[in-house]
Amino acid sequence: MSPVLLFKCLSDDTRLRCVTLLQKQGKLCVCELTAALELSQPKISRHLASLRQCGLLLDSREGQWVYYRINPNLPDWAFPLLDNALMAVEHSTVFHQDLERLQNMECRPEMA
Amino acid sequence: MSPVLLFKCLSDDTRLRCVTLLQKQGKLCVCELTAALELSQPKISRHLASLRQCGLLLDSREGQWVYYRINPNLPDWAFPLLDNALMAVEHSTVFHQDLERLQNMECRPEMA
DNA sequence: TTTAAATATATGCTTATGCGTATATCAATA
DNA sequence: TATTGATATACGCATAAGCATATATTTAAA
Repeated sequence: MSPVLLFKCLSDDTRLRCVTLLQKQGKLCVCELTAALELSQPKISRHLASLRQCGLLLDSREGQWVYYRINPNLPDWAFPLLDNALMAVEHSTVFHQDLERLQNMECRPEMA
Repeated sequence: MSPVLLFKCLSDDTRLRCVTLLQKQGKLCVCELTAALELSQPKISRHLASLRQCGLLLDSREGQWVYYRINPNLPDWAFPLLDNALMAVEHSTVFHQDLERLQNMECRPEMA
């Protein structure tokens, strides 16, 4: 992970929404992100895969579900940047709506 | 300026180097950036134009020279992000080399 | 072992991005 | 006003990015 690569990761709407939601919620599976963002499953999955390949996210399977989270082993300079990214979007309508759809999601898989 | 747009601005090597150098130096003209980054003038100029069109940079002509600086009227959330972007690159070899070439530049236009 | 839900990937396509080269514009000066 | 240095833009091109749709894979449960 390099600074410019991190910025690339955050330079797309879908990816920024995923990353900031994960930053806020700690850990989410693909179907939760799909429901929260109201986007197609392949679209979400592809972006998550690219974020994982960059090293920004880690995934872990739990039964049928694959959970994604922010890689805790990023270089030190990355965390303040991710914090700033969250703060930058935290008061936006889109972010609130994403959070709300997540909380209102039916059949949401319960966390461990 | 939106968060995702700012990340797009920083998601290219040339642009990140320009922005962080400007963050560090306050104000630089095109020929200074061209010398510091050792890249072609049209390449630098095109990236600066795109950063200006995004609202991230402001330009001002002083005689033959056009100076660029970071727009001081960005939204509040942008400044901590730019600060951390600078901190993320500040200890890199590339950044040091850019600064050094800038300082060793011959016929450098003196600032006002 | 068939089915269904969750996730990942492949394909074909369109658009965006970045580049080098050439050229245009602008300002200062001879 | 011709010329020179600084900067901007136009053009053609190659590649990357993002998307929708279809399909494959994996897991759990019937």
